Amino acid sequence: MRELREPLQQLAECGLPTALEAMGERWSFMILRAAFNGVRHFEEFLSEISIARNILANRLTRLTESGILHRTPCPDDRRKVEYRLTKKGLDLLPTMIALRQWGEKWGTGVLSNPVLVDDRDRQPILPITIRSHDERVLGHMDLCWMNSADITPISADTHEVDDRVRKLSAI
Amino acid sequence: MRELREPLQQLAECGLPTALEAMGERWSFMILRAAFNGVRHFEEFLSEISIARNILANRLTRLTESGILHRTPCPDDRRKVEYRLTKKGLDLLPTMIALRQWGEKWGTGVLSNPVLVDDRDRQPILPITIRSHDERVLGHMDLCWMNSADITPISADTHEVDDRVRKLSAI
DNA sequence: AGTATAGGTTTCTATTTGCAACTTAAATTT
DNA sequence: AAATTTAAGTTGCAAATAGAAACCTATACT
Repeated sequence: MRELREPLQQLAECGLPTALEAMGERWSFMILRAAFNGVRHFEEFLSEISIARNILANRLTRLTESGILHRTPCPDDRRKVEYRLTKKGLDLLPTMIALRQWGEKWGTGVLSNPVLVDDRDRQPILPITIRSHDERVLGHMDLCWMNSADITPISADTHEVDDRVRKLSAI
Repeated sequence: MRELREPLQQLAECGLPTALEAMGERWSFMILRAAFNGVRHFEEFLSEISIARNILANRLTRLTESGILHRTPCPDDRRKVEYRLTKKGLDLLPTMIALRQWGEKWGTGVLSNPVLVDDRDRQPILPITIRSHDERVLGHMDLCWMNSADITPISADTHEVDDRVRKLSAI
């Protein structure tokens, strides 16, 4: 079997530890899911997730500190506070959906309802996949590590793919 | 702003809690990353990750129990044990890469080297994205929830996309 | 036979989780 | 205006989990 082996000394220097520092604690992903579902207030999170008050307070503070949520006192009701996803937080959606799809695929209960669909044509989204620059779906044996200095750049405007990506990161 | 609001009673019934039960503990993703990098033995994990022995033993047991790793005693050296990713474990690669890309994008140190490339043409992979059935890249405001009973099926063989997906899940 | 290695387990301490009660400020009801 | 309710926390304390260090057992090497 082909090996996807990353240079080992540099194992520590990838984005994963950074990501886990922000999202690796218990409940973080559940809070994120609630936030994606439009949950905005403390008591709302509390009734949605079976989490203890103090833990929720702690997590919301941490998520706010790491720039995933933004905390604003409500102008209309000054007891209330609004927690909203930032751009950084919204950018976790592919990760969350990938994790969720994995859970649905491999979990015990196979029922997945309701289902996430494209609003435009009402068809379910595809499973999240890894794609080559020209959009082919890649498996783990199609991947390898390369020094970024050694990569031959492809001019961007000959590939409409790059436009899509650019568009995406501008959401 | 458009709302992506999932029916709230059913919030608990998605794949996320299942996924988090298997992968939500501290170190699980780091162990997974090491496994994807070809790490197979206890002492190898130990020197690769800064984790305590007892915790590593515990996590390897848990990951084995949840079917993400497979534990085999080595035939050649009977002191050794091999931990290998199962199909279920390998299937976490998109999630891990999505998480990692997020960490790279939003983390402090911007240097991402080495870089994951497609082995075939040596070009970096694309950012992980959410795609519609016809492969358009979707943002979070393009999504909504639907009852799976209400979805009009599209016949699979008119869409070569489905072939790609089928191929992928057969890895 | 003696030493080293692999993969654990045990013991003990420190940190984190979680429950329940309390607090404080603002809004709502009476 | 006073009493009650709501929102968003905090505090105190018990239980569970993480982590460091020493110990253990079977196999392999010299």
